[in-house]
Amino acid sequence: MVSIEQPRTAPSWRRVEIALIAGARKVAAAFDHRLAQIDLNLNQASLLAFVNDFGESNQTELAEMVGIGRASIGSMIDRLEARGLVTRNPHPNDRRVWLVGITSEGTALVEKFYEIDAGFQKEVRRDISREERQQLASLLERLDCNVDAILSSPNNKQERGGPHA
Amino acid sequence: MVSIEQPRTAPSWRRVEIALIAGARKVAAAFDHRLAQIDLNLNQASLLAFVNDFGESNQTELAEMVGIGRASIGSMIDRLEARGLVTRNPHPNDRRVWLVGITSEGTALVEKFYEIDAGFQKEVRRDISREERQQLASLLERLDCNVDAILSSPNNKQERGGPHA
DNA sequence: GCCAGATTGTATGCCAACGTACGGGTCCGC
DNA sequence: GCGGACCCGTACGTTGGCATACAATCTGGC
Repeated sequence: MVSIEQPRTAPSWRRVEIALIAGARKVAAAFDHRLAQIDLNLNQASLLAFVNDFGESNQTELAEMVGIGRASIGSMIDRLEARGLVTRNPHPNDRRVWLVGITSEGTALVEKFYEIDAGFQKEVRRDISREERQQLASLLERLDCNVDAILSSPNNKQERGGPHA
Repeated sequence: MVSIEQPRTAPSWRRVEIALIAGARKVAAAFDHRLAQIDLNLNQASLLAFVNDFGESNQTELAEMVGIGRASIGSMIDRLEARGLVTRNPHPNDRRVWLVGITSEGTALVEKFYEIDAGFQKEVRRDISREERQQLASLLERLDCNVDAILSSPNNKQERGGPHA
């Protein structure tokens, strides 16, 4: 999909934005591929690592962190809980809230995750310098900003201005 | 090598790879947001544009091109066909194959797609120079190569070198 | 106190992808 | 020709996301 190696697929609309989307999907797929050995996907691993590093959090926080909706995070936590990796503890002052904490098994898995992650990082960064990564990060930041403007604008074709930059 | 920038305190999910994935997902979402006005998503628009530019293609080709499976492309084409945007024509020499072609309505929609796309491009590229986009493309190319190596390697943790060079 | 409004997590239904299995069809070695 | 290997598109069940609607709960104005 990221076409450069595939001359056949180079239509006019295949711009860098599309390559970015396809490339990122592939990075995610590769990550998931490696994570499969600990029966986790990237979102699950991110959640686990977050809870491991920052302690108990409520589900809404976790949903924002992982970047999926509250409903989805709920069923995701269901699965992790069923596997004994996290626990749901009641919030002392707010009976609506579950504080999601990690178990010792969860922590053990996070350790493995870090190992896998380190190897993944090494491989994926081959031939990519630190400087380039920093440039990429900077670019992504601006991209994110522009995209936010688009997402919060009406999808009517003539709308240009949006809220602001 | 140097893990200076990544002490254990910087959790994996804050790395640039993760930002890339999240950023790209958002770009795709924004694209879809804009495309909603013509009731298309990015994959559908890609397919339509491809058929428009390159003429009739069989479904397997289209699946590879869009980057989804053959089963998925089938139901996708079902929907586009039901909307009268594409047609399935029998292959003259191979009765297994459908040649997916575009209708005049489909072509009209592709025109709108190009319009929307141009506007999208303009907005998303704000504050991002052409040079940066080229660097990004180059980086993505190498990333894609590295990722391919990962995807084609076994996911067993001990595998470091990959199959071979 | 107490009711209106906001917020948390859950239930439900929808959607679009996946992987697998399969039937129909083609092609190649014999 | 013919039989088996292979290829194309489809059917099926699963997954994991979404959006919506909802009950329970908290909060703040009065």
